[in-house]
Amino acid sequence: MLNCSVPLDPLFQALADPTRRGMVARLSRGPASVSALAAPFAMSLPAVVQHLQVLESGGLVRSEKIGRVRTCRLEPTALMTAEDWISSQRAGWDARLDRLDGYLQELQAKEGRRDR
Amino acid sequence: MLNCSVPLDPLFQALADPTRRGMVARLSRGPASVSALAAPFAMSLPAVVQHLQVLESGGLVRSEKIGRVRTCRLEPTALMTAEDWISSQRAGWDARLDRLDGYLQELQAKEGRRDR
DNA sequence: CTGATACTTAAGGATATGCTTAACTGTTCG
DNA sequence: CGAACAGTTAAGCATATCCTTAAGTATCAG
Repeated sequence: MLNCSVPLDPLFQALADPTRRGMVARLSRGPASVSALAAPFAMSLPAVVQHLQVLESGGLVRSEKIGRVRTCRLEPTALMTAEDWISSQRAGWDARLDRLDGYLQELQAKEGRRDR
Repeated sequence: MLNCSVPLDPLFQALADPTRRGMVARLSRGPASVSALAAPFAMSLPAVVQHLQVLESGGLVRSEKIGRVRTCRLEPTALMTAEDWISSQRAGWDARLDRLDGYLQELQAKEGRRDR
């Protein structure tokens, strides 16, 4: 397995808040300024900027200031890192199910032979 | 979009800790008792149980006590809920990239005609 | 230059999180 | 019964999180 470029702790931490997930959803449809990101939320601007910092430290968002406006954009590789971890867990679970399934079929085969 | 049966906040919150992700990884290879889950970690048992409660409130783990031993197992639907949210965000991003790609190709086509 | 815009910084407060130790309950085994 | 085992409950503490208000700074428009 490849070592994660983005640590998972701050990544999942960043996703564990509805405001921040809302910002991710907004940014998945294209870049936005800080005030554009803030608009949908009934919250002070500093609070929004703090959420943004959490998103950046989770590697989910990158931002760049030009003139007086900071433009934020999604970093999809971070999203993929999270997705990969989850699907690798599910993969282990699926493999276990397959083995269980194989075992049950084996049992049933013996059962069938005995019944004959 | 279907309404999530498991709320995302406590789900991602549960995943935002290395101990808890370790427990999920362990449980993805089959059920385990509380003390079996605790074994790999240099931490008191109550701390492990508290992590377990966070995992249960995130819907990731279900547990059942028989005699004096509590057996914990993974709830893979929760993992899928998280995976689905992430991939739907990525889907939006991909769509946006496709539109951008189309636009760039259109530009290049005009460029080609002008160069001729 | 002046005022409006777009953030930014700093300080503080309420609540949540992650851990600890100590004491307790219920279960199994010799 | 009595001791070991598996887990639970309660209290407390340090730090982190999420928000606020107040007061900055830097940029652009007229």
